[in-house]
Amino acid sequence: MRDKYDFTAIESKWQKIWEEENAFKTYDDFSKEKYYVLEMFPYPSGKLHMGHVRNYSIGDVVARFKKMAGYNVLHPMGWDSFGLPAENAAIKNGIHPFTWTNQNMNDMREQLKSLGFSYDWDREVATCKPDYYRWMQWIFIQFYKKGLAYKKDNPVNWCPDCQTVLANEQVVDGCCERCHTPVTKKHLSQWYLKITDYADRLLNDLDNMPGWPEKVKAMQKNWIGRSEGAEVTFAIDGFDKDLVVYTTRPDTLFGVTYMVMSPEHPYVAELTEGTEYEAAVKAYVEASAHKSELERTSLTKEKTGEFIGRYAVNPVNGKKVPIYISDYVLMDYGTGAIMAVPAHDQRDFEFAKAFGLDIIPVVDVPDVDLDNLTEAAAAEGTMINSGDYTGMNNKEAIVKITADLEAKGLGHKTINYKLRDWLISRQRYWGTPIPMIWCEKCGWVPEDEHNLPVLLPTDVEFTGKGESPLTTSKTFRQCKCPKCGGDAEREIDTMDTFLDSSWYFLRYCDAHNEDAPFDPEKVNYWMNVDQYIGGVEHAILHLMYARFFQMVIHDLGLAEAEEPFNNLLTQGMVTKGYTDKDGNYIKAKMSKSLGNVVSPQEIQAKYGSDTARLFILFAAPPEKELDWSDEGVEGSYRFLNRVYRLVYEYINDIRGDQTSFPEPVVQNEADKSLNFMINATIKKVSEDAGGRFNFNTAIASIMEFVNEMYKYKQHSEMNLPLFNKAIETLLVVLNPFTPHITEEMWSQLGHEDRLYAKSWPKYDESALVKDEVEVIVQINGKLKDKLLMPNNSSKEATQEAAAGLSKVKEATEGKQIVKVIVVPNKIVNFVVR
RNA sequence: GCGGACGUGGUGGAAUUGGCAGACACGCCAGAUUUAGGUUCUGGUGCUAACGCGUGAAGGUUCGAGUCCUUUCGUCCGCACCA
Repeated sequence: MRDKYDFTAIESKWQKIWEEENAFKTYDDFSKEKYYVLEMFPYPSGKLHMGHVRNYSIGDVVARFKKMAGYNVLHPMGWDSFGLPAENAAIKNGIHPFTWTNQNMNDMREQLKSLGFSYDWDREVATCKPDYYRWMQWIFIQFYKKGLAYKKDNPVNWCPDCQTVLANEQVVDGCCERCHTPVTKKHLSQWYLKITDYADRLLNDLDNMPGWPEKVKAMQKNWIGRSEGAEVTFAIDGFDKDLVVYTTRPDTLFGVTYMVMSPEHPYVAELTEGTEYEAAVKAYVEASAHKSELERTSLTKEKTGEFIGRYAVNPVNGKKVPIYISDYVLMDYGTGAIMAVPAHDQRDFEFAKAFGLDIIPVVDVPDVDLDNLTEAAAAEGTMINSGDYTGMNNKEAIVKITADLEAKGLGHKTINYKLRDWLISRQRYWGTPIPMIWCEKCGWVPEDEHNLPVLLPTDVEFTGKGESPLTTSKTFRQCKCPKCGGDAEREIDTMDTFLDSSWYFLRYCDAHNEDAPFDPEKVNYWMNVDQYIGGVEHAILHLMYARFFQMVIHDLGLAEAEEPFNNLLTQGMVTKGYTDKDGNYIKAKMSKSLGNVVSPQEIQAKYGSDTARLFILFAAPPEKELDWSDEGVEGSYRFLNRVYRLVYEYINDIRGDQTSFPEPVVQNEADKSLNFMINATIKKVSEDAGGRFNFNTAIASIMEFVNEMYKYKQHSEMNLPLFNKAIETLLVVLNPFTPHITEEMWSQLGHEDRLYAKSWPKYDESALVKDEVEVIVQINGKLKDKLLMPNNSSKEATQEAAAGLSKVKEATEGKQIVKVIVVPNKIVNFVVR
């Protein structure tokens, strides 16, 4: 054994041994209790960053700990390997996306192995490989057959830079989430998945998911955006069709002073055709169509609109009110038209002010001057100016008015969601081909399931412009209709890559199945994922799509589980402070543009993987932000050196050739306190690493243990069997965090077995019972003195001993003791006056 | 505006059930080792000269509050013209 901690040699040695020994291969042993720990698989960009290291270090500790604790652990890794960067690299450098992606997967796999993560690489999946996307296509066809996939001509979000459509979830602040170009609307025929059919289930399940962070659940609830209200029918004066609006406030119907339709509303052209208003309305409609999402939703924007020359008839009082169009009304929510109540809705209030329209209050809101409104009074109150409803509480009025409308056939209760169906077509090459065929005679027909996969063609050109690159293939598009056998054409769009990642956790359960996406028996054994770990940036997109897929797969009878992830841990960002141009110290996410990036490779080269893992787990609790600190890394490295030296000196200077020891016997006070530490550390690490996932405090307790062992080592009469036990315990409990160094020292101690295969130690409760305990003595709740008492002394004895303390006598002298609180083994509190 | 989280030393953070606030680490200070620097080891380190005071602020419940309740201020994150 070398006297210096040579992490480079140690780490490569053990990584090789683990590989040779198939240390982390997982078997489908249904008789054992399972534990499925999953980290979000990466996009193979080619390089790991600190965020990855943190994500996977957390997962690895959990996996190694649960394995030692006796579970059959599934801990897989794979690649979310379809996506734009590969295609962009192809356009730029002329490399085929697969070549580029494959190289990156190889590079990153090596980096993951160099960090000592305990993955079962035999279950690796890559979404870009035909053996995976074949089943992606199969699943898509099942969706189609169930009526959950459809093609529709719709205005869609279009990114002019990426030259592709985007799902609503991929539009951030009106811009493309990837390239930040303002998104425009375009009419295109596109494939959708009917996620809206599952809106209620996606929402309701959230209330029964205690293992998920509140924040993520709140974000999903918000996104689904359930709203209860009513549809109300207004007649349009001199027009044969009615104007239906959605409102959450039917109680304010008597306050309607005008109506607003979205510029895209289908009636607009018809209602204005041939009238003096036609030209102005047309101009407004065109102007809104050309505006980007960003311009239309800008907060600071003044309300704009046009009167269309028509009037609607209020169903509750027959009053005629003017109809406007304005882009503050969205076509794809509700009915695309609203009744405007400026007195009680802020947006309507602003519009009414801008256009000089009437403001009629119909709900008397407490503490609001209804005659001089400066903003809309949206709160609850008592109905006024509302015919028979006047005097009612407005919440009761909502129910009553809705019921009355329904009785007259002029309205009904309804529920609306913000959630839209999921647009999944992408005009790109590097994705799963949508396995659908267009036949002039039969319409859309799914590819015959026996012909899957529909392979991506290789004879394509990458220009980055216009339609999907698949159109440039000479062989891909032409095919036969699976139904009638006639000439037909394949769909040339590919799938959003978020589909690929919506079921990969199921494929891990049975990664090489060639007859099905997975064997339900295996899935039913391994699922649910017990612990899912990843970044909060996936709170909505990935985590909701995956839940949706799991529900559909359940409904298809392919799996028992309806929700995929029992527990979710969203790890915090890795930040690093930097000094800006004004000399301010700022913490920010590591990024190239800020120049505050620390690469895992440089840390591994300087300190080794064990130090990198230890620091990242020790510096902060996993869900909190972690600020990178070079001094902190030094500290972790120092600790591992301390451990190394402790064991080295033990082997060389203390233990000699002796390698087997009898069961230790505790002989004196020093032994007793070391034995206490051995057991207290096992207990603490078991609870913190196994249950709470507070790795920082688990590591802190191991550090205390090491400090204690150094102290013990200093005194001359060492109890060798006991010290040996302490050393061995240290290596076992430290192993999940820093697997290489501990494995090396374990074998240096002369052991033939491996720590990775060892059982987690049990602690001896009796060793944690002390003979004497420290009791806090307080006067009026303030600490005055401490008292050493035999363990489990009676209340009376404790109080008596406390009362005898000179500090207590002084403090109570001449005062009346009103009350004494005694909690045995803990505290005595004298209440004096 | 709506929703979520948080506020503790110079710093990262402990305090799991209402019971010694500041574990562990970083940094800093002193000493030992060393030719010296570094490494390593030992000790100290919330504030205060001290009585005491201290968990963003104010109030409350309690024998006792970082922890529970009320009010308030501040920070971070997500959503937002969704009728």
